[in-house]
Amino acid sequence: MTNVDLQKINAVEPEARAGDARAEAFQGVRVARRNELAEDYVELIAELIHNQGEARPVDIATKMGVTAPTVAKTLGRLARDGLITRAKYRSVFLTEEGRALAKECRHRHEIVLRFLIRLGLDPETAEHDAEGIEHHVSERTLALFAAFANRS
Amino acid sequence: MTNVDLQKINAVEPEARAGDARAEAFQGVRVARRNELAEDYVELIAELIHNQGEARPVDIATKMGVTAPTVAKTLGRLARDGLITRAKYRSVFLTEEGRALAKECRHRHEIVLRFLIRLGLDPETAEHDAEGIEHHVSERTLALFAAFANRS
DNA sequence: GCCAAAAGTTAGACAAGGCTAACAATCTGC
DNA sequence: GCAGATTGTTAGCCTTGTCTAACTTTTGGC
Ligand SMILES: [Mn+2]
Ligand SMILES: [Mn+2]
Ligand SMILES: [Mn+2]
Ligand SMILES: [Mn+2]
Repeated sequence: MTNVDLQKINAVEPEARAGDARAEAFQGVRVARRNELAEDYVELIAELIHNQGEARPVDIATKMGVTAPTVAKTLGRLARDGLITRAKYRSVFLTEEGRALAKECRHRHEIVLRFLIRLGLDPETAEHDAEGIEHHVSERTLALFAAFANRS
Repeated sequence: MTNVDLQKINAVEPEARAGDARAEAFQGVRVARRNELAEDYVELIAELIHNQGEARPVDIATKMGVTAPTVAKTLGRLARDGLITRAKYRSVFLTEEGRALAKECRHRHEIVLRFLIRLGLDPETAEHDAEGIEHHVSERTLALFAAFANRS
C-alpha cells in the first residue's frame, strides 16, 4: 500500500464518519435494492423447480411479468454471479449458493406474509406488499415479525 | 388516440390478464421502485427547508450518501417531473406537487417508524428498515400499522 | 419424419442512477 | 476586494433493467 493510498484512507475516513446515520440508512437501502431482483429470481426459480420439475425461462417471464429477453439478460447476470447454471436452450438450475439464497428468501417471504395476514391484511394485498417489503427487513425486524405471527 | 394505439392496448390487455396475480405483484413492486428515489429526495428536501431554511445540493448529497454530480443529475429528473424548481447555483425549491408528495412521504415514514418501534425494534434499526419499507406499504397496510402504533 | 408453433437467444435502443475528472461560480476571511 | 475554499455543474463512463425486432433452436402434432 502506497503513501498515497494511506493518505486517501485517512482523508476519506472522517467523511464516512461525517455522513450521519441517515446517509448510512440510505446506503443500506441502495444495497438492498441491488439484490432485490436476484432474490426474487432465485426464489421463483426454486419454486418452479419444486412445482413444475424445472425452471423454464418462459415461465419465469410469465410469473415475473417481463419479456423473454429481459429474463435472458437477467439470467446471464445470475449465472455470472454464481447463483444459477444454464446451458443454451435448456432450463435453469440453481447452484448451491443459489439454493441457499432461495431458501433464505422463501423463509423471509413466508414470515413477512404471515405477519401481514396476522395483522389483519387481506391475503392478496399481503402478498403484494410482502413482495416489496421482504427485501428491506433486517434480521431483528424479521424476528419480531415471526414472533408476532406465531403469538397465540 | 390513433388506431395503432388502440390496437396496442387491445393487444396488450389479454397478456396483462394472462399474467397471474404474481406477475401483478412484481409489476407493482417495479412501479414502487421507480418512485423510491423521488420520494426520498422530496422528503429530504422538505426537511432541509424546514430545518435549515433552504435545501442545498451539498446537504442533500451528504444526507443521501452520494456524490454531488449524482445529486445534480437526480435533481434534473425531479425538475423535469415537476416536483422541484431550481436555478443554477441556487438552492432547491419544491413545487406544489413536490410539497404534496413530501408531506405524504413524511406521513408514511412516520407511521412505519412508529410502528416498528412499537413492535419492539430499537430506534436505529427501525429508522434503517423504515427507509426501505415505507415505499412498499399499501394504504391498507399503512392503516393497520397506524392502528397498531396508536393502540393503547 | 416434417414443419409450424413455441421457446430461446442475440442485437441494439434507452432511461435510471451511480461514479470520477475537470471546470465554473459563489462565498468568505482577511 | 481578492485569493482560496467551498459549492455546483458538465462531460463522460459504467451497470442494471427494461423493451422490440429479428434470428435460431427445439418441440409436438400430424
Ligand atoms: Mn420480492
Ligand atoms: Mn418473494
Ligand atoms: Mn425511503
Ligand atoms: Mn423516508
